[in-house]
Amino acid sequence: MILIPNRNCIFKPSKLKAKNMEYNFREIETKWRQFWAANETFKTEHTSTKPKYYVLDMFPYPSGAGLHVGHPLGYIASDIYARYKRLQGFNVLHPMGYDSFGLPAEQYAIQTGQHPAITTEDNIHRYRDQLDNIGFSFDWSKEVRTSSPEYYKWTQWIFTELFASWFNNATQKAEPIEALIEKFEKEGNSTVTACTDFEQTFSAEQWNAFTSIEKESILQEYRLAYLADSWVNWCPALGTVLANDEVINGLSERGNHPVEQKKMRQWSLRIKAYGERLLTGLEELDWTESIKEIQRNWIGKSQGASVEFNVEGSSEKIEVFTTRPDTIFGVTFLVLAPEHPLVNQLTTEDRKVAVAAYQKEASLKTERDRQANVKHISGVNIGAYAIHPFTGEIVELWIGDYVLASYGTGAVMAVPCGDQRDWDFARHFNLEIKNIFENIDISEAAYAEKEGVIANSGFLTGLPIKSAIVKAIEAVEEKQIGKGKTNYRLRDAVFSRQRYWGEPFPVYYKEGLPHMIDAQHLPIVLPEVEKYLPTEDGQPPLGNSKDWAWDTIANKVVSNDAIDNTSIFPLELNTMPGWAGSSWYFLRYMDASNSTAFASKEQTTYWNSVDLYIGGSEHATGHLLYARFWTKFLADRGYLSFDEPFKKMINQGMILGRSSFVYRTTDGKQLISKSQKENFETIPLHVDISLVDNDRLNIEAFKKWRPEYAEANFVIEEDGSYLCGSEVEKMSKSKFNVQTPDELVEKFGADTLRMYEMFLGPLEQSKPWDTKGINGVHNFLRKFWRLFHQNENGKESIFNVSDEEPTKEALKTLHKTIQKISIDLERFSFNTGVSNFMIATNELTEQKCSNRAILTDLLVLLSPYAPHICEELWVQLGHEAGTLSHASLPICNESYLVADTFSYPVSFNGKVRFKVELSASLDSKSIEDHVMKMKEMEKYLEGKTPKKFIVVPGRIVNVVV
RNA sequence: GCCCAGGUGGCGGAAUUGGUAGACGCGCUGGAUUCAAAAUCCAGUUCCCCUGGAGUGCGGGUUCGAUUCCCGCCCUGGGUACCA
Repeated sequence: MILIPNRNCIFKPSKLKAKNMEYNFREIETKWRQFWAANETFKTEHTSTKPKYYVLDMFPYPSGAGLHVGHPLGYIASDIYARYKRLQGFNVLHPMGYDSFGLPAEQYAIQTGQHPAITTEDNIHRYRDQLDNIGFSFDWSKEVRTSSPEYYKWTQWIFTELFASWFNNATQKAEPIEALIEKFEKEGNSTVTACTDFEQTFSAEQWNAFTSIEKESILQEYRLAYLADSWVNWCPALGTVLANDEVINGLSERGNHPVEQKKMRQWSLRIKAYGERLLTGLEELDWTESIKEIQRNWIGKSQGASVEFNVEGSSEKIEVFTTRPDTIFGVTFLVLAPEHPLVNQLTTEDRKVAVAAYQKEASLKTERDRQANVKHISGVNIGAYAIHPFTGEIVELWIGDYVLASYGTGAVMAVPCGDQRDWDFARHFNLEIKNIFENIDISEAAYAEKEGVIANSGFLTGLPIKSAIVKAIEAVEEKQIGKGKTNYRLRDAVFSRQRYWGEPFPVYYKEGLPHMIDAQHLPIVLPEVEKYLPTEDGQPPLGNSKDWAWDTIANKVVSNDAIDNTSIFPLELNTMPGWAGSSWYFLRYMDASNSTAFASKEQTTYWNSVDLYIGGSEHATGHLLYARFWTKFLADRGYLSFDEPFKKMINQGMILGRSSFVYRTTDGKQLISKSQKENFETIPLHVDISLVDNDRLNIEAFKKWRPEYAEANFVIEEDGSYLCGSEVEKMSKSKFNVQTPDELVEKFGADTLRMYEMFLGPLEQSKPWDTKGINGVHNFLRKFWRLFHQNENGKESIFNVSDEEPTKEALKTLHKTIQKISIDLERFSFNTGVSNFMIATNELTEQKCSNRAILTDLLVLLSPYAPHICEELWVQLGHEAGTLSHASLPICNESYLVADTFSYPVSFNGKVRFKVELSASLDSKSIEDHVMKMKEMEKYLEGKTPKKFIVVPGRIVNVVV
């Protein structure tokens, strides 16, 4: 391949040739990007005799800010891995797409009137350009966008399937709702073990006598997608509900707005049904322990018992959940959540005012207030009494906001001696603290350990705690006042959002009941609206659409004016949450253009679960849980042959930005250099990092950037420069510390950027972005290039490789590198991979090696890291047809690595004193003999005889004196 | 509070099963080349009271030998929380 002469050099012909063969990364990279696109080099074969490998990245939300240097970190790692897998002969699926529904585009639309589809399209183009610039080997023919109707058609379809399913606890599987209806018709619901909160029983006769409305409202209690009045996180500022994982410390994840509790009729998904499988499924996954632990905590399985307490003078019973049934004799009072349904009924007349006041106070508190006041103890006695099921004693009933209505049964049996919160509560209100632990002092704090012996507890007295738990559950079950029970912290996921830019529900309402639109009529396309805000009467934005009704005869969306509630009905106004589309996108990639199914069973069976998933750990309780849930559901219903989506996952660390500051005096007139700032009263101001080089401010550029300081007085350093301060923070536009990959690609090239991002440190570690080392990586690539281009007379560089037999030492360098790179790859240790390439290049440069065989192998080995330069050199080596993307990875021949001699460090009491070069084949005894005769021994033995002589062959010699 | 990850030179970091601590790169210092600069090349660079000694957050322990294993603390980052 002959390069096009550099036009800039036309007038300097003497230098033309030399310049020609320099590492001109701009020309090389542009050329190969075009080559790959034109030849569809990375298009994945659908059928192949090769083994499959699926490498997935978390697809980005295309925001207006574009990619910053943190985004590509994971993408580069996965791209390197995908390229290696291709070289190893795998049929690799390595796709990319966009999570293109979401809040920012909608908020931008509210502010500007710009349709979110247009903003999103623009942003996607920008992202695509940026991604292309880095030279990723994505198969773009499989791109997905969650906001495209061809895609969300299937998101809607999955929702209708969830609606049409229930969870059978007996089989631990989702099953079709028809099977449940059939059971109801024949046997009623008493034999059904389903995941539901519905507790009434009905016979077949009763079922068959129900009206269709009654039937449907019962079925809602079983469906995996159901409408229910539930407590939701309502964010007034965003005007929408949020899922638990979208609320952080009582504030919305997006925008940090306060979130309150509100009861609303919303779609929910019964993820709770999968609690146990989501938990046990973690065991087989190759994920980090920390992310598994986060999911375990989120699912929050706790085992214990439910126990019923009778209420004195009432037929009502209070059910409590406890993990410590063994402490039942320690109960001295019960505490109910203020919202507990029995509170109003049981409260005695004299307590009504106080209870109502407390309830009101509790309801007004936001989640955040409640969390902020954790140490504050409050509660009210409601006047009524419960009866202890074993002692028959009466125990007081209280309400307190430390008991949550939404967890367990909304009521607890208080055991102050065994639970610190109960202890605190008892102390605060002067309630009895009964000690039921043998030889344990509970005068200062509760005893919560599960070690010890129970005392003062009737039939439990004398039992160790662990057996007392078992015995207590038996007793409770025998008395028929409770049973052993497992509780999960995991809540069903609220699936409605009061937003515009999301998937519309394929749902219309007839007589107040939801009906699904048949799959053959999907997608239900998002309607056009005039404005993206809620309607004046508080309906979600889709309420602004004039054409949002479903014609059940024509099977199409029609004008609202046509609604007659006989054949034309109103459509659902909510849209689906952001995580709907991202819960199954990895399946769509397998068969992205399928128009008859979300993906064919043939393709999903071939590709199976993702072999390697790289992405951030911030999705642990959101996306990663929901995606597992949907995968299990689709597997249960027979659409997939596997039920875990991501076999192995690596979580890349966050790249932080390094912000720069100038120090402005409080009067705003002077700007003080860092070392002088202690002498003034100053405020630090973020300054754009492009104006700062090595902490030194470009004062002229700064004046142009901030004209208000053009006249300011700069207090500078002795050397005349202005020194900025710095801090490591999250990258953000407002902190002026965003580094885009584009400028680095422009300055150093994509290959340098790729290798530098990998060289920064271990992939999983968070680290500040710092470009000061990028020269080192760039120089490495130039040095690598020079291996192929001999520098003659110090002036001309021409392509020049030798065809001689490779030397022994060059072979050793090559094969050592092959071995190390493959070990690094298995460990996902990309940073040491880069350094091993540097070592190889340094050694071959030293050896003056320009051997074709050596360099060809090294080139293939390096190509996943730095694909552009390697493609170019590959062609120069004579592979005229181009591309080494599907070449074979060289294999390590260990016979080249065997060394004849080894330089033994000789240490005394563990301290290395000198070295000796010995034959590698010597045995321990010969080594000892040889070392003992050495003249250096005299000095370190100081006339003594060694107590011990340790030889580790091939490692070390240690003399104990 | 509880759970998880981590703490190594001026900096980013390396050290696969306990076996030469500081690979590789940055930065810095000196030198070569150059009219000069860039680039490139060569040498040096953990610290100190320097023929020696200390040293992988701190204090102990096991071992011939510990960044690596054990015990107790400190600090940083992440997760989570009146979850009964």
